Formats: sequence, structure tokens, C-alpha cells
Amino acid sequence: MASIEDSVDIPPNQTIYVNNLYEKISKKKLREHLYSLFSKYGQILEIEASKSLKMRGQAFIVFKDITSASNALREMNGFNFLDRPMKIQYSKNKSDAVSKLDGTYMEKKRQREENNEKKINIKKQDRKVTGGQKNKNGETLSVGNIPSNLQPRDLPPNKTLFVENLPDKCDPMMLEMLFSQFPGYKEVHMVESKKGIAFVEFQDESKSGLAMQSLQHFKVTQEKPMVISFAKQ
DNA sequence: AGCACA
Repeated sequence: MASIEDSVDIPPNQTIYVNNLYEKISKKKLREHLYSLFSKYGQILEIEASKSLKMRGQAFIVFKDITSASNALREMNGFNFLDRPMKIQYSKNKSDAVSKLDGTYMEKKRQREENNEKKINIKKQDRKVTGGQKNKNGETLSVGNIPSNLQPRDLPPNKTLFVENLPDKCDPMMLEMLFSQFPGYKEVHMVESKKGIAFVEFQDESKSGLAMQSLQHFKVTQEKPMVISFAKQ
């Protein structure tokens, strides 16, 4: 039996999912209507609608912030639009429009999974080098003998990791592929002006700690092992 | 009813 509120278990999202919409109007018209109904709740980044078999009668309205989405949901759920009460829930997924803004956007979901598998294999090779006695050049890299520039900072556990010694070409996508394979991964932050460093957030400090141990001194490129510490504060 | 974005 359908519960009174199916939306209860979906966490707030800046995108709302609208359905039970009238299906016999053009996508363009639908988006225009929705825009005029919803723009009063805040800035709309995008309205996504499709007339495909699966997607007709539904739309995704992407707001700039969650508060706008929440107000829109509360006030407009059940609103009679073109003779039908619209049903509104938070979207189950993060919209690409917002991922693009926060730097976590990736071309394709599937591509991400494939890449993750490759990275795991690369990781296994590389980690042995750091943990063992020699690297490929025959230099000694024993654990107690790490060059000071590769020494992680000694800071108390934190759910956010501070990653440094990254190559300049390293971008958020690469880091996401690497870190998102660990449980509790949330997001990567990079600052354009500060090359070579990144912050990676996890659910809590045990999750971040695990990722740190696993990826410590992982080489994104042949000569640059990343150095991972807990972030300050 | 149906949760996408190339």
C-alpha cells in the first residue's frame, strides 16, 4: 500500500522531482509553465523534462539551493496544474547541473566505475613500492626513512583529508575516481588558484583514515606520490 | 506509474 508520504525517506535535494504532470504538451511549453510557477521560490539552474516513454509527465527542477527547493516542494505539492495535482518529491539524484558547479561532475556514471577498477589495479602496484624497500630507481623508501617533503602532517583525525604534492594537471575528476572507491566518500574540493592540493571529505574520520592509509603516497604520475594528511580543524 | 542529465 502506498503511504501517505512517499517522499519521507528521500533526503533534501536542491532538485525537486515533479510528476503527475499533464503529458500532452510540448517539452518547451511545459518548461515555460514550470518556470513561471516555480521561479518565485529561488533561482532555477535548470528544468529537465523529456517526453520519452519513461520520462513523460515528469520534470526535474534544479534550484540553486536546497531552501528554495524545500519551499517549492512544500507549497506546490498537490498544486492543480493543467487539471492535475502535481506530485513533488526531492530528487533521488544529484543533478549534473549542480555537479558541474561544484566540480564533481563526471562524463558518465559507467565510465566512472570502469575507471575505478583500473585505478584499484594501479594502486596495488604502486603501493608496494612505497611500503617496501626500493622503488624502480633502486632508491630506498623504507617507512621510517621517508623524505621530509613526502612526510604527512601530524594532525588529529578529521573526516576531511588534505592532499598535497599533486601534479598540476590533476583535476577533481581524477581525485574523485581515486577516492570514491572507499566507503564514506563524500566529495573533493580543489581551489583553482592553489595548484597541487586538494581536500577530500568523508562521512567521518574513520572512513577518511582508511582512505588515507590505502592511498598514502599513491602516485598519480610516475614521479609524484601524493601526500595525505588529515585536514586542519 | 514512471528519478534524468551525452
